[in-house]
Amino acid sequence: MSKLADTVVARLRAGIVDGSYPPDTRLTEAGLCRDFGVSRVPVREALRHLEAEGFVVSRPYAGVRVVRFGPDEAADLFAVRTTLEETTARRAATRVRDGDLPGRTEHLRDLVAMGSAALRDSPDEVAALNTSFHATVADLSGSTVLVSLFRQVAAKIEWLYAMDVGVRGPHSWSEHAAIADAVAAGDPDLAARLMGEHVQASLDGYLLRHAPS
Amino acid sequence: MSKLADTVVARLRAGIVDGSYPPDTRLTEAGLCRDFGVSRVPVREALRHLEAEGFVVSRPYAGVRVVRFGPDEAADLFAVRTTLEETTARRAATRVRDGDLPGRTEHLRDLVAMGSAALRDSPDEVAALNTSFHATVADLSGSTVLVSLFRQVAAKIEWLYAMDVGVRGPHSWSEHAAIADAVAAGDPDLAARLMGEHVQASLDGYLLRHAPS
DNA sequence: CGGCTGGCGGTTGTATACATTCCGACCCTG
DNA sequence: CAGGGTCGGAATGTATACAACCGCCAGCCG
Repeated sequence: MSKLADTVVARLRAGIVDGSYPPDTRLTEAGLCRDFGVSRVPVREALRHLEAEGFVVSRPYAGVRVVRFGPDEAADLFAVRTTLEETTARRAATRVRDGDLPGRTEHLRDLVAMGSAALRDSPDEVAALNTSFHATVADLSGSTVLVSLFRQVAAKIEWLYAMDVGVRGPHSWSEHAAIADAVAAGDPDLAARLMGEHVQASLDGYLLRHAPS
Repeated sequence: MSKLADTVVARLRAGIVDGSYPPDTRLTEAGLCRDFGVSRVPVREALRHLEAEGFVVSRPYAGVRVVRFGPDEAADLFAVRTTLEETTARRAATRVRDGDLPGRTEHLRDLVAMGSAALRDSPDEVAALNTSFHATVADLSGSTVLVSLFRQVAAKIEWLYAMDVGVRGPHSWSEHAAIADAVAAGDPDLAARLMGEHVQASLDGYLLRHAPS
């Protein structure tokens, strides 16, 4: 929509995701105005946007707080992500099989290569590449609705990962490679199954780290 | 979030859905201020919210327009809705099977009864009851993420139906009854399959009406 | 000691002013 | 007459100021 409000959304979301604004933080409009050097109108619009995305909650006349994000919400999020991404992978592979996609699967393989390389060279870029990989699959599905729903889930997944420190098992990119192959080969069932297992593995890893019970 | 902006969101969305603001309508902030008797700030926040929901698009400095909504978008929407609702039905039935839900399936059967009755008595309430039925299944799934994603899709589905005049085949509520039975019986696979077929039938009906090709 | 009331901080709603950008009409030229 | 460029109005984006309202908390009174 507007220029400034969008940058405030991006910066504030980044601040929430990277921990500058931890969960339960009370966000005052005046404080954010100081933080970002803008006036209240863009801040208000940004807060409303982030509320729609589920990063903050706002009780009328009682301020805006960063939401808590515990294992329960994480499990819920991963469960939804599983069905969502199985669908993106299945539809992407279907479109490849039907020839609806001219050589657009190249990009996917490039991302896998870059991700594998980044595992050694620049570990801090791995998370972004991971996001790009999944976003690309969603894009290949050709469904704008799917893309927009996925974006919302992905933003929170990113948050989840940012709260952990040195996660992301290295095996992750071999799974990505297998998914890319299945999509490029136009095998919907295989792509969906691999994607489902991949997401499930991520969830298992997360729960393993955060389930002392 | 805020009181006033929320009412503006609700009223404006209702206006879009019921056709008071047809697709491609240019929405000027000043005009909406007059229409609703509020100042520009709540209007701006409402427009931003509706943009996030996908009801309007906004090019910077070029105004806000109600989005077009054709058969392509409808097919896309229904496809996503299918996977989403298969998941809600499956999870709801799973929770029933595992005993996580004390007698909350009563409500579902009540809705089916009310819907069947409304088919004869008050046809204009059928759409709302249909929405309630699907929202209740989503609620029974126990996933807040799923509920929030479903809400977004449901709002647009409602819009779709509002643009048609006398649709909704009467068989719809017998399908609802079957779904309610499957959920209440705790049969995840059956519930998911029935829900998928139900949504597919809706899509087929829609395409039949809007596909002259 | 407990309930109530007052003030205060903060949010929300509104109004106004100004900068920026876009759209469309008009005019000029070939 | 056709095409393109330019200018002006209009709408958006932003900032600031101010009034009204709510929730929290401390202090007071019973």
